[in-house]
Amino acid sequence: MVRGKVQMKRIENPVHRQVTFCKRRAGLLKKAKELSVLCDAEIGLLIFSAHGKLYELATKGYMKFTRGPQLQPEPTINESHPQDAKEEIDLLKQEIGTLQKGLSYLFGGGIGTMAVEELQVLEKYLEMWIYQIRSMKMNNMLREIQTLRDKEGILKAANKYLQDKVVENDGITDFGPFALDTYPLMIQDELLQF
Amino acid sequence: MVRGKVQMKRIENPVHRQVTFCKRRAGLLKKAKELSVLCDAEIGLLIFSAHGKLYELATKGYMKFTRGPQLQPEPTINESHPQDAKEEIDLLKQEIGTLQKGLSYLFGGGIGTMAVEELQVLEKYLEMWIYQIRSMKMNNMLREIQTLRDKEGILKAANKYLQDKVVENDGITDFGPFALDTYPLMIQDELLQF
DNA sequence: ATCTATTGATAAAC
DNA sequence: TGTTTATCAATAGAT
Repeated sequence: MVRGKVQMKRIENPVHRQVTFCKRRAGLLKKAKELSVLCDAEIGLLIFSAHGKLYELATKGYMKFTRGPQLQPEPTINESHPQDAKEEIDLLKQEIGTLQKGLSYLFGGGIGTMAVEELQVLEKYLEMWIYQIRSMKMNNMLREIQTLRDKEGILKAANKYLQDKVVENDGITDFGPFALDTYPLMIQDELLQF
Repeated sequence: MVRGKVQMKRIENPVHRQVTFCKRRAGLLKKAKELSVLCDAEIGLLIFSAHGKLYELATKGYMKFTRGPQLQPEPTINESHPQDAKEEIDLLKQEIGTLQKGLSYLFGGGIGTMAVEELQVLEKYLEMWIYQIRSMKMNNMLREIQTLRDKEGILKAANKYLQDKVVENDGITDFGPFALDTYPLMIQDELLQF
């Protein structure tokens, strides 16, 4: 980008490539951090060098493995009562961040210094952890979907009833071609099939 | 950065914040892509907006570990049917099974004989794979929720309109205590607050 | 979404 | 790597 526009293809010179990698990696991580701060976004960024080394950024909310796993008791389904979708989404965001960070650490950073026994323990925790988070999320989202479907059913029934009522009161038994002009908000079934 | 240095803290004005988010998100994704191309790096980038929407970049290759579901330009809304949730669950269970199998192998058997480089590769595969599954599921479910909410809004509006219409036609301007018996399917707002 | 004045990022050289 | 510098790129603010 400087002193003769940079071509957007792999830099062939290995030295140049390495130098550019360092600089741009730093720049990218910086910009990611800025975005998260300025705009209140959650960001997970993983960069693997060509040689397989991992550089990462994960904004807040992740599990510290430090010395062995400490699986904090996840809220049970009963305890987690998402009041609304926003809360639900925040919760999911946090969970995703946590999972992402934990995995990165687990497989990336810590693996070299962990004994097989520790890894066995981690495996167990990880499976449990994924299962819990996943099923909690599934349950919550399925519940919300079901709730919305219930609402839909009730509203549809009410709508039909009221349509009939209007027709009856008007003494009209058949909607002509201009019925929609007369009752613009009356819902036709086709509209609900999206 | 421009016209009066930007402070590195959360932008309070929601409009400015949103605009900045869009611009910087695009910039960040672009730079991530550039880094991967120029320097032959593998990158996974996940951005969650404050509202929970996911934007992501994952550089080639790692998406197709085994038969993993390719992260695709989404199924359209029409394709998200009630029974898809069940299908989703089955798919998810299947993925979990595969993941567990993979982890078991990774930690249980092969780890002693695997080079660090091999572990790095496995790490990459696994992370990309999990991201992919998760974001696909999130997108599908969030989309269904949004669709149902849209339906709800339309039905509510229609319902209100029709209620008014019935009242008008009946010459009733006020619902007495027995109104619900007369119009049992007329929806009261309270019922919609669950 | 489009337009610029600025700041920010960075390639090349050391 | 770290620093410098000449340029190009990103983007805040306005429209």
